[in-house]
Amino acid sequence: MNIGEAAGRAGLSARMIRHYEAEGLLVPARLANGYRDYTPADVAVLRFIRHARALAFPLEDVRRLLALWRDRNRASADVRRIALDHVAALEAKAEAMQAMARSLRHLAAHCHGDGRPDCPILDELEKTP
Amino acid sequence: MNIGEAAGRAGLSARMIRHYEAEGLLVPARLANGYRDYTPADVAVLRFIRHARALAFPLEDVRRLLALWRDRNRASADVRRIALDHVAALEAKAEAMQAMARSLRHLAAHCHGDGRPDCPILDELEKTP
DNA sequence: ATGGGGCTTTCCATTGTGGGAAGGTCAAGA
DNA sequence: TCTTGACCTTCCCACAATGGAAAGCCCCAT
Repeated sequence: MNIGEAAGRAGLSARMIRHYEAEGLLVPARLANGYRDYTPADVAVLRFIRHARALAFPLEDVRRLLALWRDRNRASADVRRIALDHVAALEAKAEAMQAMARSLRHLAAHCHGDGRPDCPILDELEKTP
Repeated sequence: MNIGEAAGRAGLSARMIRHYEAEGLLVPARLANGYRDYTPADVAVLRFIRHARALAFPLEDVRRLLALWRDRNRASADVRRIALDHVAALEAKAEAMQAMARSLRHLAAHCHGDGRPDCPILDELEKTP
């Protein structure tokens, strides 16, 4: 099947499928006319990529997960380590963002929020240190 | 003062100061030899930018906050709106990331994590829908 | 056989930061 | 005075992941 149909079945854009190919994740066969030719197994790989990206695995992680997926003798410990490292990264970023949100919410709570120019948020941003 | 000293005082890299200038946030005076020339007031602006970036305000927001900061007659409501919109964006992203982390942690909890190939994480990623 | 739509590739943009090259400038020391 | 080293300048490239657009080939239906 061509890239349009594969995209439809996998739930990805043709654009991104080409990008993943450029990144070496899935290189499909080519027809005589140069068109990419996807098998149902290829579509399964594309779906795997989509699911992994939906969990925000970076493409580098997706590459490693795909390798493990294709390896029937993989150790589940390897998969688990990749996943838990990613979880730790996600939680660290989320916590950092929530800390920023808390600070700002605190500042905003003390801001009149009316027509007066007085504003603790700007006061904080202009602090000397 | 030249860009190196301004960078040291503001806690930014000379590189980023040039970038902020290219983005139109702060355009310093120039000496006859072409060197940028920063005043103490410029350094205060740079610090403002650094504080705003530390709270992850996008440069576009920083631009608007700077405009309000410079405007002695600003309404604090304007500042507050920018801040609270940003807080909402931060919290939405943080929540999305934590939801992903929760899913993955749940899957990992059911993964043996030993030498066996069996792995619910990969099972989830290969699901058909 | 012609038109429209899908396919191909290649380049550019995003956001914020950093690396590096190639060249000008300045200050200090021999 | 000349050299040396540290600074400054601009311009290009990289990252990650996605989208957009151009220019040209291919195929099917009319």
